Amino acid sequence: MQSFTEENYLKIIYHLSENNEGAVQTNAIAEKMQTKAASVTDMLRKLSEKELISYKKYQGAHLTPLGRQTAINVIRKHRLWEVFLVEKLNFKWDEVHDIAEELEHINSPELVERLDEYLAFPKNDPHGDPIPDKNGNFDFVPFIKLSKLKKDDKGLIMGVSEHSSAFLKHLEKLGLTLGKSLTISAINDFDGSVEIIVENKKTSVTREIARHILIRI
Amino acid sequence: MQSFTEENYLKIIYHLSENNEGAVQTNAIAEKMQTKAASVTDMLRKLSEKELISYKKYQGAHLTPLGRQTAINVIRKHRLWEVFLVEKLNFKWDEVHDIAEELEHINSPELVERLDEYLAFPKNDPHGDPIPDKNGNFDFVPFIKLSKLKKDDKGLIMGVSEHSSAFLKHLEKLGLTLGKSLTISAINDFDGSVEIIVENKKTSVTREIARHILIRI
DNA sequence: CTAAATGTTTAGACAAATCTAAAAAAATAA
DNA sequence: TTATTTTTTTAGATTTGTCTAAACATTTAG
Repeated sequence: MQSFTEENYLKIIYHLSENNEGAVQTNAIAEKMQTKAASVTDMLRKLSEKELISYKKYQGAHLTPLGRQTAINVIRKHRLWEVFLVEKLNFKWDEVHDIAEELEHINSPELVERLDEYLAFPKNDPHGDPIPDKNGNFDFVPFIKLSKLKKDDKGLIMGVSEHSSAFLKHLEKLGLTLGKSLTISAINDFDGSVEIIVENKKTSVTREIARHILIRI
Repeated sequence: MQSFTEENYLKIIYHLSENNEGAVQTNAIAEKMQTKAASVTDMLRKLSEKELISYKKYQGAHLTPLGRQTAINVIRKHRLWEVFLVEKLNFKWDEVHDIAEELEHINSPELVERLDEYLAFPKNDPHGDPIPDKNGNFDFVPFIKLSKLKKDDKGLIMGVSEHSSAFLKHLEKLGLTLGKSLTISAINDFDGSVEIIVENKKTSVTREIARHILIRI
């Protein structure tokens, strides 16, 4: 079994390799782990010895199938616990991330399966992220970033790619929550900010925020 | 905030001082923590520096009010999670201890309060142990050990003082579960074993087992 | 009340995860 | 392509919780 720290490294390597396909760099991991590159190097060597990643000096890291499986299991637990916190304990979507960061390391396969069943096998967490099934398979639904839409495009808010409380509270205030349908009324050439109509109300988000809102057309 | 290890030490010191009132001895802690006396000495010094216990060399340990508070909070979480596992996820009473040992260290006061509310503020865990409220107060219900009863005494099973799966499964098989009422039909002078009638069926337990069954007359 | 047994602490060491400072490799730019 | 910058690794140290072996303190028994 892995330590919490090892699991966190694997999770971060997984997320970093989701976007850009190549090897995951030491510095990128260091930034996400809020630690120093030197510490990352030590850990990469250790994870490599345990055959959870493949790693060659100066070449960055790749998850092995075993490492990938481990990472996905942690992500599965994280997202299931988030659903539990929101659906059963009435937390808001901006309050659950940190608690789930702790709960994701609880090590009991039986608990995870029963929790999944208790929650009626949810497909997505409160931020729209897909929850892998017990075999690690995602039910992938394609989406595009709000920042890619053009004027007059319509879409449905499917998820967010940023989980900070500040960001989520902001969206909530603007009425931009999961499942809402929206129309792009204008795009500001100057700064890329996006004008949106949601439930007949006009609102506006910066380009940076638009990049973190995921849409199904 | 304390580490998991520190919390476990505090919890064990609390339990050991529940029974015998005096100072808690190094060796006793070592046995419960499955570690060596030398390690315990190191930890006692550390807990003492943090003012969670009072400790003088060769004199054993006492919890300070702060240490006691911390221990009770861990116990509160442990027992609430056990209720959750049994009531909501349909685990059996002999399956929940180890999982709760992990969950008890999740650090979110808000989570504990919401869980408590979700479970309708239970007063006892699945083994009959009282759950302290958020201020650390126990709703104490007096009980006596089954091993103290005499022939023809009647009582209600209120709890157990041993949480191992093997022990609980054994009780289950004999029909000796929480809330059952029983009558002592005989006590064997030779080995102290106790003959019991539960739901019109006669059964028998050893003295050692009887010591761990808690009864309200 | 001394001697033996029991209980506890000290000394020194180790593994995990981290750090700083400095060296080395790779990437980028002139 | 050489020089500069960026990235990564190494070396050596620190903290936490643990260990063994040996010393020391306390309790118990004769």
